[in-house]
Amino acid sequence: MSRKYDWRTGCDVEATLCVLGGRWKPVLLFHLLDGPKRFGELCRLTPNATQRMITLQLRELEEDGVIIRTVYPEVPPHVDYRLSEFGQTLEPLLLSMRSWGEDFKRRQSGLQSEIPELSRETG
Amino acid sequence: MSRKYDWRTGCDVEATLCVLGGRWKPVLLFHLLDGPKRFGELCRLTPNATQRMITLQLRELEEDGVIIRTVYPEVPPHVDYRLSEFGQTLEPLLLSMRSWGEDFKRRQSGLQSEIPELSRETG
DNA sequence: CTGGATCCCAAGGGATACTG
DNA sequence: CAGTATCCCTTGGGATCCAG
Repeated sequence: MSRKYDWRTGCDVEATLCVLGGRWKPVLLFHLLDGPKRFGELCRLTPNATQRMITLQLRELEEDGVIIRTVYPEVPPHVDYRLSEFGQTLEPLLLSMRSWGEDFKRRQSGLQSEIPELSRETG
Repeated sequence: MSRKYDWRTGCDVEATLCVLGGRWKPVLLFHLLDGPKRFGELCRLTPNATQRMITLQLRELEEDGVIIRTVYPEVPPHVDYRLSEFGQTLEPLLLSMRSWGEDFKRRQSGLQSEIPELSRETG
């Protein structure tokens, strides 16, 4: 459980943030929606996060029972992460986040071409 | 725009976190779903956050065009916050967060009564 | 009533190097 | 491959006081 939020006294949204309220948690969980992923895959899928942060966030998600970490006793090491049954209940929420993000990106791209001051930043 | 996430290079979920990725942002926005609220109301509705944090988060949401701050030139001061048209597109997502939080709270309460080690914490 | 200003500590989080 | 460990800077965020 994230120690930052109190699901007892807060509103329902705050309760959700107990679990989802980490820097990279929604992103990692989203990537796990389409099946188990290895550590390296998650790193490649989340290039803006450092390896260290990915590790830490995965640990917390595991503690909270949202994901399951499986170690295969092989050489070289093989570990994968998958959503627990509990974690899968987050799917509608995560898809909703993706959906809004899609629209948001379109909006931002639109704004960029409309506002010279912003698009000039790249030129 | 929150400087912590990069909506350009990140996945769609990460784009959403550009806007929603603040400590209290989802909670504040959720409370604004049922109409404009004054500063004091938001403070009372979000007792786990300090006045300072509420101010800061509201400022960022305003910068991002998600909410609109209206100052009524009265004495004593009267300010209210409401969702912009853009901000209202977050409604499904916020409702989804509330819904999941409800279930989560029920689950936690259930676990507490089932696991002596946890419920003993309050005794 | 609605904040702003300041102080200050804890936590977040990046870079890098190392390891079974 | 899948992490740990360490260093160190930045940000978050609480407490408190001040103000129009």
